[in-house]
Amino acid sequence: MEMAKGLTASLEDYLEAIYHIIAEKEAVRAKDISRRLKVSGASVTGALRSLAEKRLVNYAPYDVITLTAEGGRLAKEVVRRHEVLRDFFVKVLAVEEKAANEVACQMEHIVSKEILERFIQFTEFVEVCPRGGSKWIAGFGYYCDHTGAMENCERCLQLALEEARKAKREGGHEMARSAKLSELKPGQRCRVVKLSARGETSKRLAQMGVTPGAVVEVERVAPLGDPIDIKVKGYHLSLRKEEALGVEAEVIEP
Amino acid sequence: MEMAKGLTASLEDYLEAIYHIIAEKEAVRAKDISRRLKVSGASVTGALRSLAEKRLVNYAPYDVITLTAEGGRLAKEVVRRHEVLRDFFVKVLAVEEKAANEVACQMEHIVSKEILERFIQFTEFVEVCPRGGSKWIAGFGYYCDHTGAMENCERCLQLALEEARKAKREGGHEMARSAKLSELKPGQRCRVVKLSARGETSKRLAQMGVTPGAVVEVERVAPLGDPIDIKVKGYHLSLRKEEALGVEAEVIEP
DNA sequence: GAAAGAAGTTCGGCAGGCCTAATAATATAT
DNA sequence: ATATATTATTAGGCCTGCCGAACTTCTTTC
Repeated sequence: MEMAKGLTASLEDYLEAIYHIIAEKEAVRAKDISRRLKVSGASVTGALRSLAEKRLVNYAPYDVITLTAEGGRLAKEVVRRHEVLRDFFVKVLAVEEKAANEVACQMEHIVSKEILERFIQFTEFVEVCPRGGSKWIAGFGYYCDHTGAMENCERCLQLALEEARKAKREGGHEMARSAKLSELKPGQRCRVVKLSARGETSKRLAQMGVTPGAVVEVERVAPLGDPIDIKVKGYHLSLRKEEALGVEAEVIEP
Repeated sequence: MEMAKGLTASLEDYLEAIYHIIAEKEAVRAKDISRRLKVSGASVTGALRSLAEKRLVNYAPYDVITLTAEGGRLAKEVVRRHEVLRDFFVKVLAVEEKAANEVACQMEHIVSKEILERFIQFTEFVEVCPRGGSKWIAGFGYYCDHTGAMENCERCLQLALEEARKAKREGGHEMARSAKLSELKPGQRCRVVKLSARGETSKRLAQMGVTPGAVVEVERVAPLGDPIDIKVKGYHLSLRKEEALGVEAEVIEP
């Protein structure tokens, strides 16, 4: 009667917790999980057995706990959902981190692939669209704090207007400055314009979501610029420099 | 051990279903509930007993089912949460109705008061802010369909810019035309400017959320303009004409 | 007004998830 | 090396929420 897909919300939480503990310390002990999820040790044992049965964790009584390949994949997916939702709440709805995490932790079990996609696109759109952008979000924050304060909308519009004009002056159309992905700095965001890599690499990039039009955020760049950590569509990826070289992008100014 | 507040997600669903069935037909039979929620009759009986114990429904075996005052209040609150979330998904994230309802039905049990508030404010803000508005949302729809299509952003901005200028020309500042709430037509939205009603009425209005700054949508106006159905902060209200007369508002153009 | 049919109820069962208390294994200290 | 503390595991229970099957109570229909 084992259904192949479809973990329960609770098991997803355990998987997620294990993933995070692994990221923080070497070994995962049941105690860590029970502390993190605020459940008794007995419950952890039970969940672990369930997960082991589904071949998502390597588990033997009194032994260290690790994720199987499949388990790691699933855990990463859950974490991704969590982060996408949390980002939406924090960046778009201006909810404080703690509350955002709480609600994301519940929602991560119920949003469908399609709707998650929408959240990603929307958060992206709001941050990237010239009519949106960080100033607009700040406006929303203001709107929330001062019930329905729209008085300074005039000023806000004026600013957006001036910015748009300026952008126009600088180049005829609002073309952002173009660059290789490998030249960007942490924190910068860009839109992929073209993949100029060869077959194998470009295929791998495309599979990961790095396609023309996609918004990419650079998270970390190692000292010599070799592994470059980026975030695309909620996925954290690590690119080799030669891969990043093959990605033409245009910088999105904040 | 009875905890006064905090219904389970499942019981909220039953309450919601009963509320909707009451709105549709005269009597509520267990059968209707089981059909609507896709559960067996036995489950309905169980839930009904639970709800009766909590004094939320009037229930006696083989008898008709009704909501108590408290039950009605709670049911309305659940429905409100559902509608607020569904509206957000439909109006802002451009999710199709069916999928929006499904996710709203899950989320309604997990979003906190504060975050629900945010969803309301955000949906409002997006629809009302001169930098947002329906055209901007349409832009998001376009963005979703054509992965990351920002090419026509220039045109979009141009339009917003012109509109802003036009608004400026017509009156020095972007003051919308002012009116009494009672003069609006169904579908129109407005922002409350001032309550000029006397003590008792204004107090009731304020309690319901009709306060300066609030966005009000007119839903229905009865033939002689007497009960006027409006929506404020997700609440459906019915106002007497004399109450609506005491509300000064400025129309928000779509 | 009796019989058929529909609707509602009770009963026992099952799965998920959590708990406490008791027990077993491992790690640490003397 | 034994005693102690920590950590895991088992065992047994509780609660929610669902189900099917059997039984009861309406409601209709003839």
